[in-house]
Amino acid sequence: MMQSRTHTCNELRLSDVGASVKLVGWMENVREVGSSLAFVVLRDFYGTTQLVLEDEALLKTVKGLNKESTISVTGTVRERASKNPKQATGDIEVVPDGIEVLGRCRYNELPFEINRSREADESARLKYRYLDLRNPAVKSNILLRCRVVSALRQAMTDLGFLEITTPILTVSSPEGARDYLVPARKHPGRFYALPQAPQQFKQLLMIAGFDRYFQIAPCFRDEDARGDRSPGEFYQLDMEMAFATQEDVFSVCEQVLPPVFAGFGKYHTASPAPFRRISYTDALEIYGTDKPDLRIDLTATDVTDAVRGCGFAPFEDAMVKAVPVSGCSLTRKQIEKLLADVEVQTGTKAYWVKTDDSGAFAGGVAKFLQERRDAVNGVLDLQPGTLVVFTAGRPEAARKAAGAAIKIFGAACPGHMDREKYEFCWIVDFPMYEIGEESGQLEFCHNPFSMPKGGLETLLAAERGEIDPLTILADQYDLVCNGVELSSGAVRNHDPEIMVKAFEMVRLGEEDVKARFPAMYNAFCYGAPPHAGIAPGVDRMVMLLAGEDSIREIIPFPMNKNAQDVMMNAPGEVTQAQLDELHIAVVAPEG
RNA sequence: GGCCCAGUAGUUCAGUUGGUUAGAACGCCAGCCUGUCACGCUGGAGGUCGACGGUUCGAGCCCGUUCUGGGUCGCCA
Repeated sequence: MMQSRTHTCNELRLSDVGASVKLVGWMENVREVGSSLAFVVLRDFYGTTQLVLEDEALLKTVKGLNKESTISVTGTVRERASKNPKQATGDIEVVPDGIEVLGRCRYNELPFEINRSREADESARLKYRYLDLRNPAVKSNILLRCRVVSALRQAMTDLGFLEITTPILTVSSPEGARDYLVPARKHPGRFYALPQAPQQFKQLLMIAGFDRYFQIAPCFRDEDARGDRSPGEFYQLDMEMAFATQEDVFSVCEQVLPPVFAGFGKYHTASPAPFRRISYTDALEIYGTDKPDLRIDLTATDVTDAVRGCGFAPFEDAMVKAVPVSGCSLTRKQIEKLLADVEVQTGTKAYWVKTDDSGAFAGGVAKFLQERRDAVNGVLDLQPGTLVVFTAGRPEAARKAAGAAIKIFGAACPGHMDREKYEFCWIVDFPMYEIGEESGQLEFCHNPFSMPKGGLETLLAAERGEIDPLTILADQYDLVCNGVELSSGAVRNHDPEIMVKAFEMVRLGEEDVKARFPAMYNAFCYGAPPHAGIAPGVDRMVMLLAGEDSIREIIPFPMNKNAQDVMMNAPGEVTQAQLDELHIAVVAPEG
């Protein structure tokens, strides 16, 4: 019978010299030095320990094994003749008296070298993810994820939140992203759907009287992937609070997140509570985006009036935004390159001038703006040696390009970005409605569950034509960190009358609300508490903490961009019998 | 679905204007090496240059189509 190991591969120290031990792990490397001496690196989850082989028979055993085989070793701890300060166990080595092969690695060549797997082709890494994860550098992100999730759970529990699981098989929601559907065997032609978020369930929990709910909730959305968005499934720290306001939700996040970010993040500094609050409108005007990176100190200013009639064609009949970059030492060539990046990212051209020692404009579009110097300076108060980046076009385009310029020049110009920290902010006061691009008519801007600011009165005023519906704000907020949107949240609309009215604004009515959200609507009619919540993305938080650019680096078993699991071969084919049972007829795709 | 980039040895890559037998590093195999730790030294094996078609006397290289992967936009209440 196999005895348990006595130590892990990261445990033995000088004080253990002389001890009889048993270690288990993977044979990471074998270094033969001469015909009768070899060093073996034994690796387990915890670390590595060196074995030294001087015995003819054991040497033969090891030489007959491929690397990455698992072995069990009994032996004696010995002080090393030549120590390795780079290794935690580098002062000692184990002299084995017995080696048992536990799991032979059948291949002498692996798809990639374990310790360099991060350099390997991603498809190979995903197909052999269990080998990729043996790499401590890959494994460490998963470990980080475990610790972060554990800390979040603890913090939420400490604040009196109950973790309650909600159904994975539920009903398709008519709003939002594309659903994953699951055919219902007992109900031909009907489908379950995987939840895009536990939104309705958590609101129903509030109505049921669970005061504070949270869940590390799996969410499923059938939308295309991005670098920071895994296809198919992801996790949210979903939370909801009854009899609560926006301030209560902010307070919880401001208590829970900074310690986790400072404690587990690559950067050890997180902005303390309270986080800065920026209105949606201000964010777009000042930062050119609704997810500003506050580590960058650059801002955009409207100079439309100051440059009007300057004779530069792209500035005519356009909104013009200016982003001053003080103390800028970039060369003309570097500036042009970064401006090209702005255009690539946004499709909008950007322009520049620089102020020389006398404060005069030089370079770029200076000749058009020289006469507008006083007007521009009146708005911007430019110091000598300042680069000014201009973007122009329709308001959305000019703002968006200015936002791109802020990020690009902020990252490129030393002194304008302090990378080594986590800067949180709240984006507040989102509009409730917008004019849909396709429909050309009033639509919900984000989600229909948010409470409009001012409640029923505001909606009635809009209905009477006293206010523009586009000016109605929602009690809705985003949490942003370092330019990454971590979450949306809202004070929910818990009043069936207001909900019906809100839907009437977009040409829907009571019947539509009842049809789309029957459980919610019914529940609201039985005495609902005002409630509010938020759901920060766990994957994105871990990504920020790990300093990774790809979300796949912090997911144990990620799918590829095309929503395939190349290791498990999902999505896979099923048998005709399975399809028959589910009442599904597969029609061959056209062509 | 649009656009951009990539695809050459097990892995990561180089490959000049289209021109002899497609190279390097790591890994692998064999031999040597008694204190290595990214061990070292010597030698060796290993290639449908993603696929198909075209241009050409001749294609890894040029052209077309296509497949695969990554990025990005659309999309993500």
